[in-house]
Amino acid sequence: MLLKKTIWMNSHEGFLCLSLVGLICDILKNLILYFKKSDHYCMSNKSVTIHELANLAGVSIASVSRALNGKPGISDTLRARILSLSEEINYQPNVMARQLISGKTPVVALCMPPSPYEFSDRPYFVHLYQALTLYLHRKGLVPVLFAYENIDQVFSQASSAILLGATEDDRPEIFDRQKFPYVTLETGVGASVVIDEANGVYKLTHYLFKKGRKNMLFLGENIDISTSQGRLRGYRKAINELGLQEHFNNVSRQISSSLSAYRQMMKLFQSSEPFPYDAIICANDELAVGVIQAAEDAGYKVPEDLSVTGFDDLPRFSNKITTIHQDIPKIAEAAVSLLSEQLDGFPPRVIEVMTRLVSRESA
Amino acid sequence: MLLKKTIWMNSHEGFLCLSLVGLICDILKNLILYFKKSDHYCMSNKSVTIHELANLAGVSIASVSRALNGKPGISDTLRARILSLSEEINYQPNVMARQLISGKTPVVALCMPPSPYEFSDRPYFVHLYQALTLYLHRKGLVPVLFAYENIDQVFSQASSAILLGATEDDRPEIFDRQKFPYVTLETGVGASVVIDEANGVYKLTHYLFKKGRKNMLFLGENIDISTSQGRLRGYRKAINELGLQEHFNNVSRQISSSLSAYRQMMKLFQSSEPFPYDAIICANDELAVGVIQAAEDAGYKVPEDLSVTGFDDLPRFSNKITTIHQDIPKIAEAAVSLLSEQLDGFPPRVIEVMTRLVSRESA
DNA sequence: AAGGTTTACGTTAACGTTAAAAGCATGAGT
DNA sequence: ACTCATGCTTTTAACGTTAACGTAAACCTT
Repeated sequence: MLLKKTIWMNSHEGFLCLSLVGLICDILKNLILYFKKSDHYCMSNKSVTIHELANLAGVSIASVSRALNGKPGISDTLRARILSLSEEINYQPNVMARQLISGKTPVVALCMPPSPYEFSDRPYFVHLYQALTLYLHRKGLVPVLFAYENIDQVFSQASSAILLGATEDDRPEIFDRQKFPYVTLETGVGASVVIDEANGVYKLTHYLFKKGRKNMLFLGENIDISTSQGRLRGYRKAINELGLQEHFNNVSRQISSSLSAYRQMMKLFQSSEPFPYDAIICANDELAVGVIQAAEDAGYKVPEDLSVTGFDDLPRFSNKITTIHQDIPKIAEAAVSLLSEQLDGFPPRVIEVMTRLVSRESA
Repeated sequence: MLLKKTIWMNSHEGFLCLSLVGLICDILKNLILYFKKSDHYCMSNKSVTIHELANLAGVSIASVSRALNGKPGISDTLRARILSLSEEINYQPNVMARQLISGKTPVVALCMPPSPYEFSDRPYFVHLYQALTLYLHRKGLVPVLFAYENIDQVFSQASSAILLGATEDDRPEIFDRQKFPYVTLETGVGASVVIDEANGVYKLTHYLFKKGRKNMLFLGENIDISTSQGRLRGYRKAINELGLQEHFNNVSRQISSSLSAYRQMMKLFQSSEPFPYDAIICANDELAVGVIQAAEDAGYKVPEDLSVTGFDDLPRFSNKITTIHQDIPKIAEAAVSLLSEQLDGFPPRVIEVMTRLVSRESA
């Protein structure tokens, strides 16, 4: 039943009415969207199926399947014909059907730490995401993001998981109990990728010694962070070997790493004349940036008067810094290998990824 | 045929042999892994199926399906019985079968920009990832990471896409041609979420004026970045309305935002006595951190002598800064709504997310 | 040359789910 | 008593793919 009625109104009322109609439309749309909540998906491009391809080629679907999957039991000529035809009509095998029949899922869960606080201001992690995404796709795997809040969904949706930002004692026992394959970074427990950070700084310290540096200061931040600790350890080992005096300084990363480093250095430059150090080994590139700027502003020449080194070699900071390069693609590759190994039944193990000294202008 | 032979060797040879065996084992393992490359997936936990559940309940699979999906045509008692039994045996419906039968995929592609350069050092994006992940999961959608390098795979694997870090002129025409639903951020073209940044700074400027500030400096960075431009626009509008003098200063973000801001402010503090400004409006929180630190070091009191404001309200920086809060969960929600609307046939539109002034200690 | 083995293909049954169709009681209307 | 509708349940047919199985023909073996 339709309401049919003419309403007279003046222009003011008309405007009111129009905006009212707009409002009602909005409400209705939201209502529709609200109730269609289980139907948010889209038709997957209903592409050409294996049946149509088989029809066009005049063969059975089995032959097509064999041709496409490189399975034996088909003549080379037919295989070639099917493959070229498949190219021609741009056939894309249905991912869901494949998964259903095989009972396998290519989904790898990428689990983000509960609070992105620590996470978000380490650009290193974003680069790692990028590298993992590229590498997983190349392997035919699908990287799906998970927040720790819905970690229980990981089991039913993924085949394995990469835990970013997990700590040694904060690993999910659920995964262990269910024998669910997963990899952590920098924990060294279970299947884990660790970076030989200590060794990197160790090599770096020796490198500086060879360049004639004798009074090296290690500048770290928030020493409770495990990575900073490893880097300090490498410095200490080298310093002890070389019979030099150990100098350690720690700034807070509460605010901004480079600013903290800058102010700390400025204080040192002003308080102690002559300046007692000939090299500053920074726990990361951001600190190094601050140190170099401070040296410049205080009238010291880098690297002539003072060598400055960083760690990470992230593109934003380190175009001129002598630093330790982290091979992020290799780290991603190692993580995926560890998953594969576990899926193939091998026991979890630790892969150590090597770092590389990159000599640039600052040291 | 087994080789059976006793070999005598001395301990040195024995050690050599053992490490050789280890080496060979390693090579073999790598070979296995290499050739099994197409089989990286895992058996999806072969959980209980709808059939077993139906058997246990003594009913048909159709009734179970109806009960689980809240469809009508089933008695309340049976529905309750099936649901409780399903809980009991922890039945998880098979995602792949569901997708296959429905022809729909819940996959939403999250596309990362080609170079994470600009991307990685904006913590804001990481928070957005987190928010998007949470919200998509709540909606039953699956966030899958894609690099721009394999953007062509998006079509066959996802139902829609969220493009992070896309610019106005750098949007993929492929998506438009294929009528593939997608959302961009901050471009304002097609389906897009924009933040009323200009308005945020506009309100902030008025707020400072009400507090008695008359000489306000806007401190931006790399003005070519679109966000900085919008923020500057808001400042200009308010300043003109208030009949005040416009003051604009731009620092390079090449190095570190807060350090650049710190040095710039120090220069200003030292060069001009008395200091001409009573408020610094920073384009983001990082800059504000540097400004506040500089003021403190130069002996100025914040906010008594100098008001300092930021933008973004990211947890790391802004615990004490008066700033403009970006409602990241709301931005995520808006993006997903825009996708849903397009999937439901509505035309793409722009949603503007409002910002909010958060008054804290610095102004 | 008779038998077995390999090769190349076709047929068909899964995989777990949903939805349409069909069955089947029960009750009401004629 | 017969039809018809109704509410609940089962049966069955899809969805697109893979793999096990069948069936010929061709290719060896003795």
